[in-house]
Parts: sequence; C-alpha cells; structure tokens
Amino acid sequence: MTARNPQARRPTIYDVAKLAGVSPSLVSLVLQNPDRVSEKRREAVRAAIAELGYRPSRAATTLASSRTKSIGLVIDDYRNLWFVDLLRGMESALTEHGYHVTLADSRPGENRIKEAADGLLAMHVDGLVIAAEPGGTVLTGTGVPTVVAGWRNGVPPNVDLITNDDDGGGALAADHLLGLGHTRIGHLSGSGGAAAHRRAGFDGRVRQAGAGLWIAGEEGGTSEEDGYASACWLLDHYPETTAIFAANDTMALGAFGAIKARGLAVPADISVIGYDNSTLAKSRYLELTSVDNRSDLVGVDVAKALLERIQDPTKGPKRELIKPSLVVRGTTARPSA
Amino acid sequence: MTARNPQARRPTIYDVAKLAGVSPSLVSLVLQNPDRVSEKRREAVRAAIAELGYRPSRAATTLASSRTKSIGLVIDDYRNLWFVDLLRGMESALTEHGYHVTLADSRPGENRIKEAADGLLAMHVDGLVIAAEPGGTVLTGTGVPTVVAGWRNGVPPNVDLITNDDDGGGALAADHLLGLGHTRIGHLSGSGGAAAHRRAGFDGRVRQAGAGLWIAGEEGGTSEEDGYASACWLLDHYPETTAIFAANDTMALGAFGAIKARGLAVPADISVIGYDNSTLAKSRYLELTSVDNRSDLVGVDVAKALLERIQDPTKGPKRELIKPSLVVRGTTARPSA
DNA sequence: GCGGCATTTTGTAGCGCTACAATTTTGTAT
DNA sequence: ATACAAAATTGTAGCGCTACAAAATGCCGC
Repeated sequence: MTARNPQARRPTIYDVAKLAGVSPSLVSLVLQNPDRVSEKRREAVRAAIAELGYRPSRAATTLASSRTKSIGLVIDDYRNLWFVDLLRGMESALTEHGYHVTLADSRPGENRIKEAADGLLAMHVDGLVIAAEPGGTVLTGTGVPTVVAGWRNGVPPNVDLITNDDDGGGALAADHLLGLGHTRIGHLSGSGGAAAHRRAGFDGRVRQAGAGLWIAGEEGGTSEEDGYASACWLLDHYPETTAIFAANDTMALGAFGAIKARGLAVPADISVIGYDNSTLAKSRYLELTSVDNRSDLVGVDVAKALLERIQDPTKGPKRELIKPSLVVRGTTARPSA
Repeated sequence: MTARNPQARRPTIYDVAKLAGVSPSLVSLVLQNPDRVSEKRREAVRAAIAELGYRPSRAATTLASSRTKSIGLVIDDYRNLWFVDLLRGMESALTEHGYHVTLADSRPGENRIKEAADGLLAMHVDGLVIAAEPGGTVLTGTGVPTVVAGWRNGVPPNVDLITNDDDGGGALAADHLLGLGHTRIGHLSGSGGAAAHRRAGFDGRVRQAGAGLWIAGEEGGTSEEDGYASACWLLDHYPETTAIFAANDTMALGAFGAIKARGLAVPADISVIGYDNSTLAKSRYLELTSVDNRSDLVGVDVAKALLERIQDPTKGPKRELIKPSLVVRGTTARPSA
C-alpha cells in the first residue's frame, strides 16, 4: 500500500477498475466471488486494490444489495459481562455463514433500548437480537427477524426467545447444597425476573427435601451492597444457617463481607454458592462455587434461530431454555456441625 | 405506528412524501433541519413517518452525504472494562455535536485490530479511536482523523495520542505508601508498556525516598495468577515487606491470595495498593486502595482532539497525558512494626 | 395591486456499489 | 476448421438518500 494524501477522496471501485484495466463489475465480482474470475484478472484487481488502499464502502454495498450480512445485538450495559459469552457464541455460529455482529448498548438507566435497536435497524442489519429487558414496543415492526436472548418478561408470544433456564440453575444449586448435607439454608434473592426464577427453582428443591429455607432481599436489588445487607439480615436472624445461595456472584461477594464481619469462615462455618460463573467466581482468591448459565450456548442457539428466520421468515416462533451447569470450587463444603 | 406486514419492503422517503403530499426533498429537510420547514408540512411529514413506521436508511444517508456523524472505537477486549469509562467520556463530549460512537473489538488473541479498524472505516466513520496496542500499519492511510487512546507503543509521531499518565500514577502510589511510613516495599509488575511506566514512576519515588524496594514479575503477565505468583516470591524472599503495590487490581487480588495463604492480614501486616480503580477495588468486601487512571477524562480529550481534527485535518499532532488520582480505601495503613 | 425580498418547496443529479441480462472470449467435440 | 456450450466480462439501471440550484410561494409597504 502506497502512502496517500489523507485529504484525497477515498478510492472507489472505478479507480480500481481503471488501474486494473477492467470493468467495475469485474472488481465487484472479485470482491464477492473471486472464483468466478480468471486468475489473471483477479490478481490484477487485487494488486490495484492494494496499490490504492481501496476499501469497499459498506454504505454503497448495503444500498445496492439490500443485505448487510450483519446482525445487530442490543445489550443492556457493557459492564454486565455475560454478553461477551453470548457474543462469542453468536459469532462462532455466524462467522461461517459470513455474518458479523454489531453491538449497541441501551445506555443503562436511560432506557434507550428502543433507540439502540432503531440505530441498528437504520444500519439495515439482517437480524436483531435483544439481550436486555425488551419494553414491548421494541419488538414490533422491526421488519427483520428478531430474537430475545436471556430475558423473558414482556416478550410477545410471536417472538423467538432463547433464555437461560434459571429455574433449572436454582435447582442445581439446591441439589448441590442438599447433597452436601445442608439443612438450614439461606437465599439472597433480588427483584428481577431472572432472580425470581432462580429463587423458584431453588425454593422448590429445598422444600421438597424438607430442609429449612430463609429468603432475604426478595424486593431488593442485585448489587454487592444488596447482597451484603441481605446476608447481614440472614445471619443475624437465623444464625443457624450453614449455607447461602446468592442470586449472582456479586451478591455472593457481599455475603463474604457479612460473613467476615461476623468472624465466620467460608466454607468452614458457611458454604456460599453464587450464580453466573463470572470472572469473580473464577478468581483464585475467592474460588467461588457458582452456577454457569452457559450464555455461550444461548448465543449459538440465538444465531441458529436467526439464520433459520432469515431463510424462512414465516417460521413459527421458537422458545428454548438453555440448561445451566454447576462449577464446584472452594466455597462449598459439608456443614461442620 | 400501524402494524405492517413484516414481509413488506421497508418504506422509503418517497413513500413518506407521497403520503404526506410533499416532495422527497421536503421530507429529507424535515429529517435534518425541521426549522426550515413550515409547521403545516412538518407535521404532515411527521404523521406520515409515524404512520408508515419509516426509518431513514443510514446506508443511503451516508452515501449521499458522505458524512456519518459517527466515530469508530476499536478496543482490545470487552472484558477490559476501562473502555466503558473511555466510551462514556467520549460520548459525553460528542453527543452535543451530534456524533455517536460505534464499537469494534479486536478479537483478543487473534490480533484482529486491523480488521476491526477496516470494518469501521468501511462504514465511513468520520473518525477513528484506537484503544488497543496499535500494530503500526493500523495507523497509516486510514483516511480519517485517528487518535490513539491509552497506549503509547508503536504510535508514529504524526498521530494524536491521549494517554493515562502511568508514571504519575506510580508516583502517586509511592507517595501514599511512603507517607504512611512504609520503608520496605514490594512491587508486582508486568511486562506491558503501561506496567513499565507504572513501575518507573513508582521506583523513582521510592528510591528517592531511600526506602527498600523489591520488584517481582517484571517479565511476567498481568493476570491474577501472575500477581499471586509474584506475591508469593516476594513474601518468601523478603518477609520484611510491609507494603505491596500491584500494577493492577487483578494482580492485587492475586496478592491477597498469597497473603492469606501465609496467614497474614491486610492491612494489619501488609498494605496493598492496586491500579485501575476497577469494580473489584470498589467492592465493599475488598475495599482496595487503588490508583484511578481517569479514563473518562481520556475519553473527553480524545473526543475533543477528534473534533478538532475533523474541522481542521491539517492540525499538528497532539500529545496528552491525563493525570490519575488516588482512591484510598481500606487496604493501606501505617506499618504495624 | 404590485415590485421586491425572504421564505418555503421542488427537480435534478449524483454518492459507490451490485444485480442481471447481454456480450465477448474460451474450450471442446466433431 | 466449425459449431456450440461454458466461462468470463461488461453495460445498464437502479438501491434511498442529500446537495444545490431553481422555482414557487408568502409577505411587506406603498
């Protein structure tokens, strides 16, 4: 690539064609289907492209072909890292079909999810994935195949929905603690939809086993601070508790704080299990046992659903629950008493 | 907005014009400069837009106007959360000028930073921000104003560079520990460019004060595991150490692990100070004293530099260092001995 | 009522690319 | 050598929008 004047107009397909001594159509063909072009011209065109530093204009391509081979992903907040697994899962299934993913966040706290989706639709994405609480109107009249990932509230029945099985995850956590022999168990919940399912799944199994269960923070948030407060309440009101299931890893960290403040040890005095299998859980200092909701698998299935819908937009809606798995680390053990 | 057949062709500006009884030009004008249109027509056009659920095609707009009012941001890895502060800083300065930011990650481990930048350039971004180690060629011939944020290696002298002052941050950490009275200090370093500056700044101050300094992991990585290993080495070889400065918060977490394993307490036996002021540091369980590199301010200045360059592409290159600040929490205290 | 000016509205000509039919070149069997 | 099919290449006509000049309309005072 030769150095060029940064002021210069960016080269077009015509510039390339002229330099390579072929027609613009041929250049276009080299770009999208090199096998249909004789080797001689193909190399001439490629040389010209390199020489000029030519980059096809996506805007023009989009306009002319009315496909972008791109999928829009609307997420809630970049700091909720589960979207990274979702994204990688999607990419792993989409790349081989030539699609790529464009991200937009909903400006947390501003409820800009509709704006985010509109922005992506304005870019002519061929499909849309909503990985945030969809506020109803977002899902109507998008004009492209749309899938909701990881949330289940406010999703109209005609939209594809691929979600983590939070009930199953709660049950998984319960089975683990019950299997270790715990009979007096606390749960740090939260008020969100996912939290409700985790709670329900957990609750069901624990009661079925006849063990004691105390639930804290059912109306509260899901931050570390919330986890701390709920754990304090729990430990002060039910000091006989030997195990705590937190609705997410961050809340589990809050529980650690409350436990430490009371001079107790994990897991010797209290077992703790979290949810999300986040970086936090993987930390060698914390070694938190946690439920992994397998968002990577959600991503793969989201991609599949989207590709199916792109091929056949009349397909009926798809509903799927991805089974979570349990990752046992160092914060759960048999009760000491 | 009326329900529409999802199969239907998306409405164009012509459809809106026909429904509103005006020319396409007028519709375009309403979209970009409503004040120049009489109220009567403006409302007619808006009603037609709502009626049809019309959404302007960004591709067509881009092609016709050759501006996108969008800035591309290439980041290294979505999991390096400092980019979120950078992004928010950029947005705060760009929104009022009508610009928005499009993200692309470099597929960590695959060195796809050039591909990421190319993708953004293909979308006709009006400016480009590289917030990842720029491998030389990325920065040549982009054809649009380009700024490097947060990295300083491999940046040609003619490119804008806005970076955290890691030397200053290291000095800040040193002053804090020295001020508390520590005289036997360890540092967990790493091999990256930022780590080297943090080390240099720290080292300079500590030696100047005549205190003892041991540096570990100068050739190693910057993960929690690396921090753990380096801290183990440090504590075993120099048990007289009373304070540790980790090159980032994650490594500080590793140090916690090593300290705990030796039955020591933070900050009673050992003070620990991290770098980045990440979520980890803010955790109420960890309460890690940390240097905040103020990436939000980097973002603001990146945006300013970009806007200046967009207005006047001939401007000389800009170099800036953003001063970090210290956030004192619970892991640093006077030495006990 | 009309000139003269400001305001509002419209027609035309692309932006850079691709789809597709039409054309040219090449290869193969007779 | 010739006919014919297959492969390679090209010309034309948009995709949906905006810039800009030109035209139409509204508004003012006298």
